[in-house]
Amino acid sequence: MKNEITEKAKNILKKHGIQPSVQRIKILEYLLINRTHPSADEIYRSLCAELPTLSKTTVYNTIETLVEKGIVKPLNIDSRELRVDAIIEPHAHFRCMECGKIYDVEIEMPDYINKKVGDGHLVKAQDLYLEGICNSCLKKNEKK
Amino acid sequence: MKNEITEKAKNILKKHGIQPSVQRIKILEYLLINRTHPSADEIYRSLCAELPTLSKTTVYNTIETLVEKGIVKPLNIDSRELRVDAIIEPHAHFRCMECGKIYDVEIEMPDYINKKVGDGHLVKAQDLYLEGICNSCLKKNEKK
DNA sequence: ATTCTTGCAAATCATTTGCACTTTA
DNA sequence: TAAAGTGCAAATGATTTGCAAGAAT
Repeated sequence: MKNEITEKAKNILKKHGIQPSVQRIKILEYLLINRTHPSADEIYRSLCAELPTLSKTTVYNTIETLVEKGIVKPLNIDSRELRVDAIIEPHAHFRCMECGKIYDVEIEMPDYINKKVGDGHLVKAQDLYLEGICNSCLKKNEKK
Repeated sequence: MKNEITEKAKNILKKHGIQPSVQRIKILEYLLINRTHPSADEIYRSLCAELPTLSKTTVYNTIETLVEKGIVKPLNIDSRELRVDAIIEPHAHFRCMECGKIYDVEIEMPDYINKKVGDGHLVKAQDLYLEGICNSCLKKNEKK
């Protein structure tokens, strides 16, 4: 049911003390359903049909709120634009150099959170970014 | 000697088949000396005194050339602007959430290069980005 | 002489800001 | 009704592009 996710989004917002406006619910819902690390623009364009009056400002405002509350994580993996990621499990991100798609990848890696690294710098967050050719592009290239 | 680094920069350019113009030498020289992951603007401002006619376009052009040839690596660790890193040793990057400074950190981590991860995606480059409070900010905070 | 390089000025594009209008508690 | 949320329009700021002048082979 779509209603379930709507309820889930609404509950997450309430739990974090964020007023569950229609726009915020739809945006969070979109992030929960589409685990594709969308950009602000992608979110905006995808929701325009449902919410014709939606503005990009609201998308940015909402992302900011969600990031502040730790519901969503901003990714810098794309230098052109912000990507956001609904936080579920810690994972690495793989970016395909050919098609630009970004995949979640679950691999083990050392956990540095709350440890000190280098010259005594305390780690609060870590991110492993991988780049290369994704499975689907590899297959495409074989065919040529 | 400063001349040594100038020569080094010139040689790197020649080795990669890049014409060693004054601008390119100075920019690469700056990157070799200042291992601080400068932004295009920082490079530009720092070299303006020496090269009064330098334009930002040339800085961007040169960075692009250096990146293409694999002499320099673009970092996405700062979402606002591009940072570049003269490639010497593989290392992680630590970004201080307070002062925004970016440090090189040498820590061991699994090497995924040329391995397949997740759903068969071939890794060609990897980057570990750490965030937290740097040593110097930690000390500052203690004093308060 | 032809090709590469530089750099000004204008264009682009993601993101931010100012502000007036609307909604909600 | 006061406070929070929305969204238009303009501003900002990093990067890119078009192009003409200059330098190198």
